[in-house]
Amino acid sequence: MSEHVRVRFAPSPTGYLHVGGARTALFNWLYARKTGGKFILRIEDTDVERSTQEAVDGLLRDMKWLGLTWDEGPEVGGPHGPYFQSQRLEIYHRYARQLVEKGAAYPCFCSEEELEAKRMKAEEEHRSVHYDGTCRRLSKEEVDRRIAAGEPHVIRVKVPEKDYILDDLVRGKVEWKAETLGDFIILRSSGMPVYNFCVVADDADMQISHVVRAEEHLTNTHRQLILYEALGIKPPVFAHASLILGEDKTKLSKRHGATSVGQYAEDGFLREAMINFLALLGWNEGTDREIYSVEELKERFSLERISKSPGVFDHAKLTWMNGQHLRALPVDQLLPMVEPLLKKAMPEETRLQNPEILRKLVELIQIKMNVLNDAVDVARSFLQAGEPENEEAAAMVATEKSQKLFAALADEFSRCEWVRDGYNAAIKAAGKIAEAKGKDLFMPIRVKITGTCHGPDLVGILDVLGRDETLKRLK
RNA sequence: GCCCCUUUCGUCUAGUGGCCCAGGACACAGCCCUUUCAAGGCUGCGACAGGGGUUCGAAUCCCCUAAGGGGCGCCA
Repeated sequence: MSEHVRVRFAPSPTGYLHVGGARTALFNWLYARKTGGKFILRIEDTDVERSTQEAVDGLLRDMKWLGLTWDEGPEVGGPHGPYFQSQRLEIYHRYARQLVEKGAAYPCFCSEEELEAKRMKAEEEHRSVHYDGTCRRLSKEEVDRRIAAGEPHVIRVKVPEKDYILDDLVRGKVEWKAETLGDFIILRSSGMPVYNFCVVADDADMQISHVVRAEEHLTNTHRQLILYEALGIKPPVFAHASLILGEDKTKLSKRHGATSVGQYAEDGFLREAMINFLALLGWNEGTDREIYSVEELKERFSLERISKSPGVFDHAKLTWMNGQHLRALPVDQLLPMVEPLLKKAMPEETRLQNPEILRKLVELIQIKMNVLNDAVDVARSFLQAGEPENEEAAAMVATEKSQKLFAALADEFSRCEWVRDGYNAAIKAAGKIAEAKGKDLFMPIRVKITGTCHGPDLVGILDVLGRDETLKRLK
């Protein structure tokens, strides 16, 4: 069975890839990887007005950044293409023709004005606002005549008088009573298919086995079930995950600040952390575990354990989680990630050109970072000499004792061997002369050299700065 | 208005009739470690939406109410 798993992510290219869409994509991808099935990417660009090439490019870029590789879709092709809905029009027409021929769908000549009038009247009379089926009763002759006369028409599907039950993998049984729906449109008068119809046609054509998507599509499933039945095709298994909300508990949108995957990539978040966080937002394996590698998620993911209730996107927790992944990284992996950031931010900083020093620097600052971009501020805080940051710091270096300490230290530093043990001993020796130890010893030195009261390990800083620079700053 | 979904600490969640006067994580507060800040460790704060049932026993099952969300398009 597992080799038949075929899942898809079907975004519409009307904007950037946001975290909600990314999570849907991730759930699908994880399921495919877990089962050894196929993950298909399909671009739903039938809304010509709003779809843009730019959005498609961004979508693909962000998917790649997350590492959500697709087995069939744009750029890679596949046996069920094309993978852009705008290029699949014949397929929709073929399916629509099939339905009309079967008598499961019919042309409708009602104009939008007529329908609007009916809708308003129904509302006034407190009746349900569904299409009344006027054209359903048209004779074959009349239909043929009006089509031949070139009258504009849509295609509607005949909705059977029966209840539908969806057995959703995450929600359980969901039931719709007959008469909650009128005959709905599948083909517009322009000949363009409507969303609910495209989805079914495509999912059927691409032999999708499991439809994993967000809750906003739950009620659409009713129509889709009707369409599958009309087509005589067994529907796929459905799993509806709930929505991701902003801090104010409304559906996550641009108003909530950074919601695009691309933005997080730019802000220095790690792909692994992003995946970890998204996976745990609405899914867990039933344990206390929080930190997972992508590999581990691929092994453990299951559709059944997706949660039903909506979740708030907690930026603070993402940041924490990113820090966890970041600190777990071997320096060899972290280094190439922060190197370009540092060099770009401080092109004049020659120490960054020295591989040995650079490595020491990264080792030193790793523990202080939560996102990659933190590297710049942390490194800058001591690479560049600064005046005391505040009065407290200024007072610390201004005392007579401190002056004595710096003089002694400069002397010791200029003579000692410039290795950790060497300058460590030098600091102690200078401390003895100036009669300072502990905080009183280290703090003034730190402030004198960096200008601030806090930062990474002082000895590590000296290691990065080197003897000449340290002496220069002491004087 | 009609239909559908959801409801455990501020947030993410564990929990599928007794192990739960509810566990973990983020955030917050305090302490420890420490030359500072982080990181780490420990402690604290803090929740079963409300009301009825069922049951010896309910966060867990049923019903009602409320709140939130989604849908009811020739948008996707």
